[in-house]
Amino acid sequence: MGPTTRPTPSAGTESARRQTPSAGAEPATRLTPKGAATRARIVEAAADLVLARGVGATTLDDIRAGTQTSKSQLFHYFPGGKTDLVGAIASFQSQRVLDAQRPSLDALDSWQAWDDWRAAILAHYGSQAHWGCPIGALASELAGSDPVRAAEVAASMDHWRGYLRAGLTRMVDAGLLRPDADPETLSLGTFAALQGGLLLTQTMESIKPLEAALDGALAALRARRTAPD
Amino acid sequence: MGPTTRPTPSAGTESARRQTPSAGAEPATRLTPKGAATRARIVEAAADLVLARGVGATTLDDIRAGTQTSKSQLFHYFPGGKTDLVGAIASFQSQRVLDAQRPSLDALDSWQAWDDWRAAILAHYGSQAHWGCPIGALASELAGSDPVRAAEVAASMDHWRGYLRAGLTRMVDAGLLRPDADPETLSLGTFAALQGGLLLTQTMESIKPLEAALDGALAALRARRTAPD
DNA sequence: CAGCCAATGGACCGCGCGGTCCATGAATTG
DNA sequence: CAATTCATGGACCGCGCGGTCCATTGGCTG
Repeated sequence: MGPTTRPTPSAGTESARRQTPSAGAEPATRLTPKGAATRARIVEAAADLVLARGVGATTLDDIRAGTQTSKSQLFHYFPGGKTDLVGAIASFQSQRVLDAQRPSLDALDSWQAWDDWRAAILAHYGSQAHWGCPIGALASELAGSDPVRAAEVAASMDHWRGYLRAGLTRMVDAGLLRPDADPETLSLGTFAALQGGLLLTQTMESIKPLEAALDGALAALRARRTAPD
Repeated sequence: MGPTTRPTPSAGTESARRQTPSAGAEPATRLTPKGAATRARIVEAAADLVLARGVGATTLDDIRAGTQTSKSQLFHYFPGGKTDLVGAIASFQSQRVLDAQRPSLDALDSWQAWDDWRAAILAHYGSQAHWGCPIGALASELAGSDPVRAAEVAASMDHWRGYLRAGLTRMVDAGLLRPDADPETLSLGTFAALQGGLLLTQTMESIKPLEAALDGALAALRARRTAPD
């Protein structure tokens, strides 16, 4: 799963000079900074559209209109068509959702860190216009129609959950969690609560379910703590 | 949201006699037992297809092929077209998923009952061929495209969660949960964990996440118990 | 038997959408 | 100033899909 070249979009107007083709996995056509900016613009806008309406309900014309681009540009930057674009959107959202949890996501080795993480999640999802999980909904929809992309998204979710598991492992090592606590299982439960909270947040159009879900998940973790507080 | 006339499909071949139009809300055309059976067959098969592939990715031709019916029958029994059919599928699935949790769903007023409920959920979702929540995935997909149906599904989910809340209320009344435990919030958290577990169960193609999610949710509940066990 | 109407079959239609193509504009390079 | 190549615009196409229509069948009723 290549991480979708994503230069700072602000670089737009400066004089265009070819960038070295060094890193890219398979850059179908070489991109100038201007091109890269356009591509980034498309991905970002398309991601929002898909987030709001779902993959299947978002047409290429919607995206074209939403980004002030032409049909040919879509296929210029995403030769694989809609599938290709969806892949780019997926990794963009993965990155975005991870960034929103930083830096607490990297710690998660103390009870305070988990509380910070909870706050970061609530702050991020509470602030955006439309509810719903950018990744979970994608995964769910793609599962039944595009197994390849679905696997990519699933891998991305596993990567995400890996941070939780890593934190839990460190909690065990630090003696904050009982030695018999299994980070794998606990991370699954915690992550599931998060995803479920986001799902309900979308259907109920309220942040409440997410709060309740995270509180429940943290309570479940604390139930495995060593000291009685 | 009418509960989709659903007579035992086995009644198919017996001599057809008009059924009284007593109950129906707006039976576009009166149904003979044979017709009702056909309608039920369509809904059930369509529900499975939608569960496996999602609403958007399931075409009417798929359903036609999967039920050995003709296009005209689809519109005969569901005059509103695909939207209409999706509505019928939604209430069918709601009923089915509730039935699978009976009778424990109606109790949930003791710790034993919650354990039974957990077991019933795992048994049901562990047995079916394809993973994923019939209701949650629907709700998520419809949220961005068909607000009307989405609201129906959301209501159905709230109804479902109502059973959890009712049980929790009884737990508080019975002195099994601390008086300050809020059934509304706790039911949200529990339900979110369940939905998240189902979502992960779909993307990871394993029952493990659901187990972990339910265990976590129950641990969170027990953290609010009155007696130290 | 005659009449009626649900049940069924399946050809047909319009259009929205993903995808293709080519022409032109705008940079950069020698 | 060519020559090259990316960037962009937008007409165009084929088809899949939701939806319509009419013809036929078959079972019940009087």
